[in-house]
Amino acid sequence: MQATAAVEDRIFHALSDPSRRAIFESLTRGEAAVKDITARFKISQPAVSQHLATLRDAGLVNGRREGRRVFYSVEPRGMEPLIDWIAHYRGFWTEHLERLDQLLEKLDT
Amino acid sequence: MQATAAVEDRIFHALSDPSRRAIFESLTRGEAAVKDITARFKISQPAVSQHLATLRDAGLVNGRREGRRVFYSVEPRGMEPLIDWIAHYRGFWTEHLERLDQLLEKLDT
DNA sequence: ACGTTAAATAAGCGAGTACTTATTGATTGT
DNA sequence: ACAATCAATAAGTACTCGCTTATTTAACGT
Repeated sequence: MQATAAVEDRIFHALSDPSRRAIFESLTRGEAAVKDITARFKISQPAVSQHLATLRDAGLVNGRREGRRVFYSVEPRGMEPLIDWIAHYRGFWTEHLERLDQLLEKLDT
Repeated sequence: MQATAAVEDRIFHALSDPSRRAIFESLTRGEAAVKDITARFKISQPAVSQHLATLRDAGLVNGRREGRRVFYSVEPRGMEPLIDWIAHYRGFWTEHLERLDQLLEKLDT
């Protein structure tokens, strides 16, 4: 129905694959080159590159070229649309206040 | 590699489809029977039932039979694993404090 | 009991996904 | 220039997904 997929579509889809989510999670521990990321998992280098491309298209990571290596890192603003989406239903959640409090505790300090 | 998919897998996957997310969003406005949900969208009743099954398997909605109708509603605790997953990388987000504050504002009042 | 309505299930189809191996592109060191 | 290293792209394949129509199961009203 729409030519371009919504941002939420890409984010949810990107994070729905275990390998891809594992790659993303490993990047939260610090930026890394494709070579190093590949070494951490049992999939081939092209597979890693493809996952990184998907994550990048979803706005979750950035690529920075340094010589022949490309370092990928988490884009801090990347998950904003996801948080926004959850927050958009704050109306619903506030109707279940007892739950909301618990949820907020987890994101709060 | 694992026989049973992780909860996060199912949640992210369930929400990655626009139709399915639309169905879920419509349920945040209140419980509804399959028939009524079907009327809201341009897809067939079996398609709706299949989406609901996916959402239910992800723990996002509940089905309650009443006569020959089945009413579906949002499971308030359903998104907890998703919040947990985000919170799990609070360590990363707190290293980007300027961002975290903004994110929290959206979930806060 | 009968026909009707509501929902789930079955089967099948086209499109998309996640991988692989092979190749190409880009940068480096000698 | 040349060989080596790192990453992206190409092409192919098995599997999954989201939809459809057809059928089945369940509960109703008369």
